[in-house]
Amino acid sequence: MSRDNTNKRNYLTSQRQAVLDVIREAGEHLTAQEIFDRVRAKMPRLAYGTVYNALRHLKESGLVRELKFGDAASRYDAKVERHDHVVCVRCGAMMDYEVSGIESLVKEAARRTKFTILDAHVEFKGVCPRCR
Amino acid sequence: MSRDNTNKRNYLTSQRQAVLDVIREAGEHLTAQEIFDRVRAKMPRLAYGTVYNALRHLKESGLVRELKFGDAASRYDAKVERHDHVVCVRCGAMMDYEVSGIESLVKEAARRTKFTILDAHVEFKGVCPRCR
DNA sequence: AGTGAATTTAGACTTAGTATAAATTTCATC
DNA sequence: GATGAAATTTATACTAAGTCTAAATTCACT
Repeated sequence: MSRDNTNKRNYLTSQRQAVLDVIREAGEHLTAQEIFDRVRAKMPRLAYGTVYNALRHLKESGLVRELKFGDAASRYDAKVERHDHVVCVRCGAMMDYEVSGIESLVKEAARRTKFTILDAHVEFKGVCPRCR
Repeated sequence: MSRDNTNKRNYLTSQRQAVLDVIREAGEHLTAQEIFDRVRAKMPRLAYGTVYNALRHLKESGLVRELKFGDAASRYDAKVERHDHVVCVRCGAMMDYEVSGIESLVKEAARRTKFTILDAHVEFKGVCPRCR
């Protein structure tokens, strides 16, 4: 019996597809370790490095977005449109959020700093209703 | 000859003071490693862990602020008031910045998410004038 | 079937940061 | 001044996230 002969060379290998599926199916933002564990449940030979390879590829293809927060490992998100986050400092819960009027903030920052602004991210820290 | 007998127990030991001095004198946001190197130049027996201990203490005392950015190690800032940052994706240069009207963004986030918002940080990514 | 390019695998390695036990320092009291 | 408790520093071992590399595998194409 030959190995699952899904496509290579088209750059969306079975491993990368599996990583993408896991991220899309997750209701939360997973870490690389969590992704590794879940994909590995279906592909026991999966190497740890392959997950990072897949994540880099998927990021470059614009299929996932990497979220970097305070203390912990990067998390990965299938929602690729620009958006912001609210994080609970007690329990760590994280909520997607979108500030209104980001465009004017970006324009003002560009004008005042002379940078070409490519992206903006707002992170609110606070206490969620359940922890309060 | 006894060792430099600066104060302990008042919680601002000579090591912590040295760490704070280095952060205040730096024109940039230093990593723990950079702080360690600079303080160690004056205190050769300084232990790596002591820098982290000092940084934690100084954070808790509100004397320094920890900045966590994308890829790299935490950086430490003697400017403790809330402020934002603009980062160059090419050379890594980082500029302090302050968005206008953060208060209304915070209020809106509190209203819409039901979180008690304690802090907000805006990070712009872009290309600095020199890299462009 | 054979070749070349990209990918996966397995595992070593790097870096940032934490944990711990022993030694040191200080404060407070005698 | 000597003593003892509490906190800190030192030195070092350890953990966790992520990168690197060499060999094996897979695939596209002839």
